[in-house]
Amino acid sequence: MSATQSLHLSVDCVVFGYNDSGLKVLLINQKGLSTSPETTPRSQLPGDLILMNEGLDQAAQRVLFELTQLEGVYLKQFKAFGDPNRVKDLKDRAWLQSVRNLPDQRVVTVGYYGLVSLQDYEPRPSSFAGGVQWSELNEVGPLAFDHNSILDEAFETLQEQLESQHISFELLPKKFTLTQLQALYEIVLNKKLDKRNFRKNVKKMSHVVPLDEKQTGVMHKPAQLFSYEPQKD
Amino acid sequence: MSATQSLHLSVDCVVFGYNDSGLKVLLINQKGLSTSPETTPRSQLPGDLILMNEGLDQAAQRVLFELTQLEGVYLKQFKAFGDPNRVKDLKDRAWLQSVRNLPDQRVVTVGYYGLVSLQDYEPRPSSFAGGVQWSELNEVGPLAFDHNSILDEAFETLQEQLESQHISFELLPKKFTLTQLQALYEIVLNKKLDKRNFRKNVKKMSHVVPLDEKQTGVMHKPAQLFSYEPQKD
DNA sequence: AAGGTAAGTGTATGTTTTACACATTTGAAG
DNA sequence: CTTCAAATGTGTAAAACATACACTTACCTT
Repeated sequence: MSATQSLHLSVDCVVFGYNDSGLKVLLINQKGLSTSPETTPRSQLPGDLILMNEGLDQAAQRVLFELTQLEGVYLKQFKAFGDPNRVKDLKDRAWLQSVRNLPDQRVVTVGYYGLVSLQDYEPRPSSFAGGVQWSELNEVGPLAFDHNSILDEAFETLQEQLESQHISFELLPKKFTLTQLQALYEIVLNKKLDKRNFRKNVKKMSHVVPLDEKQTGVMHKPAQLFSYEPQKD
Repeated sequence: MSATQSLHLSVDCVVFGYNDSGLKVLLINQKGLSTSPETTPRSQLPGDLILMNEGLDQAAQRVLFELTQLEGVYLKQFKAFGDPNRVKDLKDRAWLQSVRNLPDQRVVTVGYYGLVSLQDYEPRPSSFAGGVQWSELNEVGPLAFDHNSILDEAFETLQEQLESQHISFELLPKKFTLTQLQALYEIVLNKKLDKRNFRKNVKKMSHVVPLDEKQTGVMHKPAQLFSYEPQKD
């Protein structure tokens, strides 16, 4: 009845990192590739085949850790990408041959987007595997495979979900100011917001709670610090 | 480095059908299965392995057509399901053995939800393959595999997307009344809506246009008919 | 002609969103 | 110790939007 199916399944992680200097995305360089004339090594999203005994969410966490040392990151599945030719570009052949037993095999991938606060993670960049870089979102060049589309769709998903899900806090340090929160919204949603109205809205969010603590070491009125408290009810 | 990956990929379609008597979901009976004592044949969502040369959306359309004769249905990917044990329930073994070369193979599936107007499709139910049934949403019994979860998540997705995406019209006949539209909203969102306020909102939707036509054959004031016109701008 | 049935319509009230400007608190510099 | 620079923090009025609510109209049947 049906021809035998033979394909690979991977996960790819679009990890967004945020700090006061903007929104970045985590890319890895195709390593173990000598830069030969024919080979155009392009950066790519951290991703790899899933193992036979692990679930998808689990695979995403593992792959991200193995490739970038990032652990315990908020990761959420957003879409599967299954174009039959998504790994057939000649430019990607050399790298595939260097890492896969079956480099010609079709690969369907499940996309995850991830969120981290660069203030909480970047202090120890030494722990990153070689060839890992945070790239400014609007300076991302051509990536391997269909990773540019995957990145674009991940960012659209982030924009859509920023307000409805409680995810902004994943991009901020544990203690943050309302100005930081607002700047994050402005960058992700790509529009200016009114300070007073923004603060009125935040005051309605019972999961954003003021701490007994203020900013220090700033040469202006120090801001109140807030933290995110997941709802217990 | 990595053990050889060997798994199957399928698509499963959660097709919602709507008419004035309510919201239904399309199920197929596991056919070719003699009802033996050990075997508890359960209904399932229409789904099957994808072919080697087709994309995911394409596979969903094909599989749905092959199993149910439904064609050109609005189908949208909503989530991949990859629990390593999702096809390991003993109750599902007999059926898997009857249809798969490798019945023990792990299967990851990509879920699609679909929308059809039963008024436009049901008039020719004879065209359906045997064992296909529209089941009342809240009368769905235990399904094969993890299909109950897939169904639940599909319905949640439908609820979330009904208002933001222009999809309600996929569930209605091409010409519909505002009362029909409202009833659909009430059933999907599971709450009563105010008629006058609902109509005020619809008037703001430029993609819902009144036709020069009214209901006929009803024993009351005939309702204005409307149709959905996708935005061209 | 009368009765049954669902369609169609407006207004007043409460809530939410928007637009907008100045006083406050700190550290640094003279 | 006064002054300056820099970013924080706060309220109000107007507009837009959401909600609650009841009667008349048009068609079919008997």
